[in-house]
Amino acid sequence: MSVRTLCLAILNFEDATGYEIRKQSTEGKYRYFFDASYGSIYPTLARLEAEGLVTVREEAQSGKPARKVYSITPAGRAAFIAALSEPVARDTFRSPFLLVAMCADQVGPGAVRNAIDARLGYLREELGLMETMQGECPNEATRFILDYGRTCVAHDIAFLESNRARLEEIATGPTKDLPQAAE
Amino acid sequence: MSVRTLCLAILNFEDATGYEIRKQSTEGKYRYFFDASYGSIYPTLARLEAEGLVTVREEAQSGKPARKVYSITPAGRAAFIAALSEPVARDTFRSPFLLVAMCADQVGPGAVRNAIDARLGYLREELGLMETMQGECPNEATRFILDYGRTCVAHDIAFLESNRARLEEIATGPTKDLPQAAE
DNA sequence: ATCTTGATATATCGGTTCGATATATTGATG
DNA sequence: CATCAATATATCGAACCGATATATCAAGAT
Repeated sequence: MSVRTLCLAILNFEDATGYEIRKQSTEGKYRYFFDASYGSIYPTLARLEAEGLVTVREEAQSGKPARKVYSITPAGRAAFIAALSEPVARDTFRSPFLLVAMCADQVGPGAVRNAIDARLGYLREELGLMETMQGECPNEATRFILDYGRTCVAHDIAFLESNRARLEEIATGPTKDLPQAAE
Repeated sequence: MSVRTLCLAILNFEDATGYEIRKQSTEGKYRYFFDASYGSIYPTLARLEAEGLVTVREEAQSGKPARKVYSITPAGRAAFIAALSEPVARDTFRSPFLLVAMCADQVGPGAVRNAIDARLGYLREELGLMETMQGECPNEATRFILDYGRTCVAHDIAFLESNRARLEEIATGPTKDLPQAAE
């Protein structure tokens, strides 16, 4: 799934600047399943324009730098729908946390505990954001995605809370005869 | 999280070729949280060797091309542990399926149904693989990861089975007065 | 016999993307 | 004053992707 398709998706809903596209992919409803950097968005928009799939107009605004607002063309809409109608690729997922978990015995208990706490921290924050966004959600498709995500994150949190001790024990090492030093 | 760290992780467990590292990242225990392409693995190994973090020896073998077996150095081990002890980055996740879901009303019911079926297909397959791998799993950390993944995938499947109708309805459009054509 | 396929292996290409950074403008804060 | 944040555009070098190429052999199909 490419940044190209994401840009077309966002522009298909409404005109946007590169900055707004980036903002939506990190803070808006797209954030749950995509993220794209400036380094990819701007070159992608330039290519889409060169191919006639989007047009751009410049808007001056007082107090801020000028904006370049991108609009999708009919050819762009067609390309977007075509892209969506292809067989759907699998999700991609990478988890530095799980790499730490796999190597827990080498990392040590402190770092593992920190990693678990940090993870729970951002998962809880995410859950809160999802619940907030859902409260103001006008659109059934977005609601579906938020439900999906919310229940997954809630599950994630529950698993971690129930099982963190296992991981911490691996990180600490086999049961020792000596009492643990006071921390 | 980089392919670099993944290569060091795999080599920290045991010597491996580029081909084996790729195999482990797509089929072995690392597959649940990382995937890396040949296009990144080979250049990464070359860089790691140039930096003295791994060494390579060539092994002839009859009936097959010669292998280049990589081993981690003590400096490589230290770099690996250091990398793991950094603050852990968040998971990254991309889902073409969820983009299709968000645009369901434009994609149409056939494509949405296909996407759901395909997704359920590979999730079920994944679940089966996890259960198999867990049955033969000697290592507690790996068992933790498989439990984590298994329960997430099971949840994913359950959600999709319970809620697919919602998505299909969005894709079909608002309730129509006309009866649906027979398919 | 030949051809195709699959497995084990190494490797690279052009294109895309990342993460960091630069620049510009303004307003708010220390 | 300097710093930070927000709104904006843009680019760099490095990393990575997806596809492909090459090599060797064995097994199966024609």
